[in-house]
Amino acid sequence: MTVRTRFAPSPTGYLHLGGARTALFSWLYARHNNGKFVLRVEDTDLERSTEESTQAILDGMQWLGLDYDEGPFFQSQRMDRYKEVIQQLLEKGHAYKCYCSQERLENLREEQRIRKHKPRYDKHCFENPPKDSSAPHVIRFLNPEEGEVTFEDQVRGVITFKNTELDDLIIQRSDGSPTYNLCVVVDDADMQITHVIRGDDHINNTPRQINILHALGFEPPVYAHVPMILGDDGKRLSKRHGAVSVIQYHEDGYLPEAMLNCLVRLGWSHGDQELFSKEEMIKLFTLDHISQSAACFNTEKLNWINQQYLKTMPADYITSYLSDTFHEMGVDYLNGPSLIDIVEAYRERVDTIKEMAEKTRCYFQTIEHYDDKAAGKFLKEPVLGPLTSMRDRLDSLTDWSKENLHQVVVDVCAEFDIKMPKVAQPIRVALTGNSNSPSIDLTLKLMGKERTIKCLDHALEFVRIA
RNA sequence: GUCCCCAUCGUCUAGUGGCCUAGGACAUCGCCCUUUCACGGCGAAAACAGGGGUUCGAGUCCCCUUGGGGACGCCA
Repeated sequence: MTVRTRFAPSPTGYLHLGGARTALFSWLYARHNNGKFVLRVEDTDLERSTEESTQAILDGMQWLGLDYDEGPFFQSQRMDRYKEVIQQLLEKGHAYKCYCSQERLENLREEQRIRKHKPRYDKHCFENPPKDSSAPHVIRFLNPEEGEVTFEDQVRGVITFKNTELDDLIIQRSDGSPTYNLCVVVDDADMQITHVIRGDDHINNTPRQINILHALGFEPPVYAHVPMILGDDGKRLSKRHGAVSVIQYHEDGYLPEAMLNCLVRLGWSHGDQELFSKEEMIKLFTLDHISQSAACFNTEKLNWINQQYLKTMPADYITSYLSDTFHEMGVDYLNGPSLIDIVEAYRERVDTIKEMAEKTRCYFQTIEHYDDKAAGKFLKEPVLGPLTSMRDRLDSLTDWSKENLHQVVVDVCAEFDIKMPKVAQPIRVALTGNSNSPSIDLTLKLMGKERTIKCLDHALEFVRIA
């Protein structure tokens, strides 16, 4: 039997880290087993579902490279099928109409809460079926009263619920629309899903779904409930955590490969290994090394992973991201050194593409102002001599090679009898605006003669005025 | 309140009864490398929530306590 997994988001928001991780696990499991990965959009709640959200989820998955073999299916387009199943349930006595008002239900819950009981429907309409069947009503699933439901969760082990804990849940609203638990069951069965991998907030739904499945004569799939992901602060993911959407990480300059790597290590491990290519993940991923407890997302670790990828991926691949970023920033990146050279010079010095772009825009644009601390330390009067000498020597340099540039720096050091940093640091500030950059000869090389002279003149002017 | 789930360094985790004096990674701190910043190398500090069992032996199995999370919707 081929493995079939699914990712079933509801389009009521963006694809956040938790959703992305769940999608990744489902995708990996399908790919590892040469199975199929199905995408299903659970949009039965028409009030809250939006097309923007659907698109955002699709975009997020595309960015991460989580491709699906079937779908996207939309539950909103399968209404006839759900109605058919509900009718079937009704006819077989597995469901009944309930005419209770929402007010009665609320009072009932309130009362049960006061008596410190678990709020449950009291089967009023099952025990006292009203005569008038044309009045507004919902349809409830008749849950078994006795016995228990047991399933073997692939990550949690055996989980058992007593049927007395479950109540007769609504499967069709008074407006005739089906509800979540019913749709999930019908879809998973129709789509022949063999493994349901989802967040552990669904553990409580599982016994209800299994009961409906049995009433319908279907075999339950295998379940695997993965723990949730918490924010950096250990709290539940929410809007407060800056990056709610995985796409935000794209905008912040992270590579999809790094994001995937970071997500897969949240709740899954393979010994001590930290870095996994997509192919390795697929090869190694199984359900039996998923952890059972929630994990905090750690931005610093993501930064490190991202840098590992920046360091090792082909330069031209990184270049394409860098050019996109420059484009968005309005930087004319064709007017300066080649981006490949920029990437090679900076890939070990930054965590993200965005940071790389910010640190290297000075090679393409005149810098607006110097970093206060750096200028205060290095653009002071004593550097006038060396800097002026540097400027004049460079001005007469015809072959702008790294070797020649190095020699010029060495010569200036000798002329004033000072150490390398004494001349290199002021030049760094003059060229890049702050005191960190690649080796000074490489920095000069990248900057080019024309821009370098301009920068040095500007810096000399700055020192004289200050 | 009821039910369900969870519990190893600050964080992600290894650990499937003896290999654990508890390993790795991020972050932190120190040293080395060095033309600044990084990268890299070396090193330090840092955890089995508590209590009972079971066992020759428990981080690992069982129970209780504590703590955390989730569910209890005509949301998904």
